Amino acid sequence: MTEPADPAQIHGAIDTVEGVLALFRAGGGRVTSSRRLLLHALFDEPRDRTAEEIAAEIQTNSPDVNLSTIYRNLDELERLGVVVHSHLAHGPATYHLAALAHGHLVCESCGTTIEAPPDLFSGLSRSAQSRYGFQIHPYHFAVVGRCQLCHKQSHRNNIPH
Amino acid sequence: MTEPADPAQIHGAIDTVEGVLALFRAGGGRVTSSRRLLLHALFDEPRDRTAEEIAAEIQTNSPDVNLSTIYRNLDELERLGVVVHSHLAHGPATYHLAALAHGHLVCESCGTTIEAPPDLFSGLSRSAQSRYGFQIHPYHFAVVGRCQLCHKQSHRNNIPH
DNA sequence: TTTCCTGCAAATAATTTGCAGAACT
DNA sequence: AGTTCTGCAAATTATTTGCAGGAAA
Repeated sequence: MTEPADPAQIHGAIDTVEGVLALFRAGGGRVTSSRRLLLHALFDEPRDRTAEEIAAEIQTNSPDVNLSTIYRNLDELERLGVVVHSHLAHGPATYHLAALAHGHLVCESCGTTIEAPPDLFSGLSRSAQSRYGFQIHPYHFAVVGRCQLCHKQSHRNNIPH
Repeated sequence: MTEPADPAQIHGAIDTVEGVLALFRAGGGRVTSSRRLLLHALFDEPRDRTAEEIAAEIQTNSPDVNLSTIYRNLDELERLGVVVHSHLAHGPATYHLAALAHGHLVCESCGTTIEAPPDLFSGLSRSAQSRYGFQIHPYHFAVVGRCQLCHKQSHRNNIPH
């Protein structure tokens, strides 16, 4: 289970728990209860969560599932194209289903996160492509800045930048 | 030395070692040899470097300057508006003079970093502003993606995304 | 001579890894 | 039976912090 896999070529849908489990099996992997639990957690609550938050939820019912198992399986799911993770400002990464990928605008003053639809990045995407041949993945790292409220406040108090 | 400072209001230029040292003094801080050494390192070699790289350079001549002092003074310089730091893909943050701030496109396959001029982000900047009132700082986190070469290779080998 | 700054060691946070046993197929 | 997975503890990486002594003003 370490070769890159192309989901499109392997029988098994990426949008249901059983479909993803089939993907694991198809790649020589095994269907285990921690994998099933993790997938249920991801599909049941599709918002961005840290590995720790996902682990905590699973552990309320299944306390023996270890955080390192969560990390290992999230990595595996990312390789399979089922989940993606994002780095918001400082602090831990957040994970969510790849189908729900979106950009993030994070205020560096108050920490508020705005979830941005993919089209917000289409201009940047085109410029990076045409100028550098670079294909951006606007979901992986947050775009940091100041939200409206904090921007106004910093002006009022003469705080630079 | 913990209140926010507005460089525009304090006498002392931000673009020379002595000017910045004057800024420290003006804020009630002290001019120390580690601060002078750090500023020389930053002005002499204005490319992006990690705290560790900067420390290593300083330590070739002054082995007693500690890494934690470098971190503390880089933070202080950032508060003064003299340096900024960026998070490239994974790994440590890099620091450079604020006057030379620029965006980064980092290839997640090969790690290559493209330094992007501010105008690459002007479209995104406008959209984020008009849609959300959000003022982006495109320098703090890298924009991740695939460079031209890796993008082609991944297509050739059918590696997803 | 008082406050600030520094070196050193230890703490922290997030994640990764080694290993021996347990669980899939 | 033979791999693959898992739990647990320990390692790692990047950075921060506490503290007591040393240096600037």
